[in-house]
Amino acid sequence: MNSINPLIQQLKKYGTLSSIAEMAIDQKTKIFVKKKNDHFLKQGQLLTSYFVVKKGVFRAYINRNEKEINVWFGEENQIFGAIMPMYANKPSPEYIQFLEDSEVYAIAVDDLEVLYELYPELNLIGRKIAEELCVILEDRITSLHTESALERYQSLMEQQPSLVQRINLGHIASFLRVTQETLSRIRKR
Amino acid sequence: MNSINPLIQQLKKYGTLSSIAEMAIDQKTKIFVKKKNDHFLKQGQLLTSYFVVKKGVFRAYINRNEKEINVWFGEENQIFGAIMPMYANKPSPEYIQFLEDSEVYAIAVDDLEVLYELYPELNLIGRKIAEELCVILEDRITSLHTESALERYQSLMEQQPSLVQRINLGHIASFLRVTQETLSRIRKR
DNA sequence: TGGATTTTTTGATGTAGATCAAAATCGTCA
DNA sequence: TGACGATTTTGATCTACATCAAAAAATCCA
Repeated sequence: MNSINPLIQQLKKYGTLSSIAEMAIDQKTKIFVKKKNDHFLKQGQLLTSYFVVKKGVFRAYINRNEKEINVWFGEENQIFGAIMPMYANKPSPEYIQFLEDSEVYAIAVDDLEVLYELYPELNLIGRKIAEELCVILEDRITSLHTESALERYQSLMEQQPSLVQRINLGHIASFLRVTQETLSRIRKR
Repeated sequence: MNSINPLIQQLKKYGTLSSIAEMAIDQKTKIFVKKKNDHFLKQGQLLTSYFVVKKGVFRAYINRNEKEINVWFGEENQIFGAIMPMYANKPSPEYIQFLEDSEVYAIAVDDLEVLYELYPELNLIGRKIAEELCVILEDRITSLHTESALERYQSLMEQQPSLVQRINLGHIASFLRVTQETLSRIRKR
């Protein structure tokens, strides 16, 4: 089977899927078309667990004392997991907003639960995705922990240069934990 | 089967294990007895992937411009994964040092790989452990991202009060990303 | 038990980056 | 095209926390 479902394509990077599983996942995949500035995950709305952006960019942010803090950004051809919503004791305080017109392929939490039970092979893929995410998060922690504002900006430029092109300074600044003003000054050396 | 292997006891919190799998894991479990200040994971030494401390506390730290930065702490009855070493492209720059005399139950990376293949049921457990870790790491990022030094200290006291008793101020300070001096001043209100 | 090492506290000063305010630039669309 | 709103830049000041230095307290162990 040769699906054009980009979510399945991403999943298959982590392990093999039987064609029955692939079909089942494909059936549960929902497509969303979003305009610039639209939200995806708002409290009370559909909670997705895995999703892939076929076209577009987004930011994930939280609210903290009246302010929005960008937690991460996402682009095409990456798989994202909204893992937090899966833990009942910790309702997701994370919002997702698209920064360009976007097209998203997603599976809902409840559907994923069922898929894990029906096709246990999926657990290997899920494990690898989560492990990979852990590595990214640990990096992020190290960066916030040990680097200066300038160094954090440089790290981002190295690791995800395309984001710096597509996303405005204010959002990047919030992600890096600096103010717009400071980032602006950093930028011109 | 009613194993007294604390590593297996922790694994079973996340899902069921057949008794064959349980026996196989038990056979691969290695026990280490460590003195205060001993290291566990030093570059070049045995890389473990999952481990449980039966008795003791430890810190995981990295080296960054001549300084040691504490990345996390661990106590009894928690399962830990050294996930980073599993990714070839990112050799673990993380060291583990025991801060009290400790007893550790661990499985080596290579053995775990084999176990995952032989007993695919383990993948579900591995997935849940990694997902749980993601939640913890995200929390950590949020804390570093949004909280002041005082707030970070308060969060730690809430979430892991026992650590604050067992671990000296210098190590706690490094974990919280403040200097000893600042933490000392914070402590007395 | 007492001296040495380690850990914590206290004090004086320095600085990266925040905050506040306003000007300059860019982008959009009537 | 021109004008309004959004984004970025510039400038002046403020502050949380770092750094450096040294004293005080706690811990270790011969």
